[in-house]
Amino acid sequence: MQKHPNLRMTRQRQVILEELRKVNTHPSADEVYEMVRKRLPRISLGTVYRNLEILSESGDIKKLEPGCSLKRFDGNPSEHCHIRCVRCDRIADAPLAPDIEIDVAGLMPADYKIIGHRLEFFGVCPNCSDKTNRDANRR
Amino acid sequence: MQKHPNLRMTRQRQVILEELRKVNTHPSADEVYEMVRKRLPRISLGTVYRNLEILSESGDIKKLEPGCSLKRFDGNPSEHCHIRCVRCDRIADAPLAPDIEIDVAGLMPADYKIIGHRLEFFGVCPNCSDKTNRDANRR
DNA sequence: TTTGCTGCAAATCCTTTGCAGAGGT
DNA sequence: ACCTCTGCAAAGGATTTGCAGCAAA
Repeated sequence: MQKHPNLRMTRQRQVILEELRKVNTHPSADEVYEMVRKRLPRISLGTVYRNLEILSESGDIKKLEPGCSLKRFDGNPSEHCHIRCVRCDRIADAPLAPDIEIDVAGLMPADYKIIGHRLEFFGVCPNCSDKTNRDANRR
Repeated sequence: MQKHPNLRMTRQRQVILEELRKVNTHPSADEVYEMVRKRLPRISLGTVYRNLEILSESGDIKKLEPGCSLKRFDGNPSEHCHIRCVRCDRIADAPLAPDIEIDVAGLMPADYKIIGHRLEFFGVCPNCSDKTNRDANRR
């Protein structure tokens, strides 16, 4: 019942996966494109998008769909939470995978099938905090 | 320190707010546009976008930024969770505002200022479930 | 050899923006 | 009268898609 029954491990797909596993920065499609381009200068952005989609459907990576802005991708497909910086929209791993095993089934709207939930934290990253401080001192 | 110090309650802004408060469907900007157009046929989509932005900044409505897809708007600005249908992307209210007063401060990455968190549920809405059942029976 | 994949470029979708005139306050 | 807001239309950014040739299996 897979969408892509006969996947091929092309050089492009391989490199995208490798580069994504190297970092913990949760890059956007465009950032992945820039990373991969250093090794495969002729790769196209369209190919990057297609492969990120395929790799996330196969479970090798995870597509993050943070509140707002653009999608980001995580080379670590295991279950964990994220923190999004409200200033720069970058994403960091949250060092906990809280088991909010909330017993919500009965509380949800009738006949709504609950599949899961997602807990996202937001805040200000160290980098953006610094910027604020610098700006404040300047006045 | 408001972004919009001298707001005016124009007819367009008024109607957008009224229509949004009538429903609990969390419409997208385009859906709001269709709703409002019945009363103000000459309103433009740009005006709808601008007012949704302004109204959410003033706290009269809430901008939802669900994982994936387009933004949606909630006429009820009080704190509550949502359920998103993974098939049609529509959003319903979750009848609980879980107080996950998780004591996470110490667990988060050092020097990351945590502002808050967001809990989103996802599942399949009644409407899409029905569709699946109908399709299954057809075979 | 088969057929999934690629690069390219155009298209699409959602949202934002510049502008000159209209309309709240 | 002031100055924010509007309608219009064009621009913008992110992502998807059609196509003809390429390359995994």
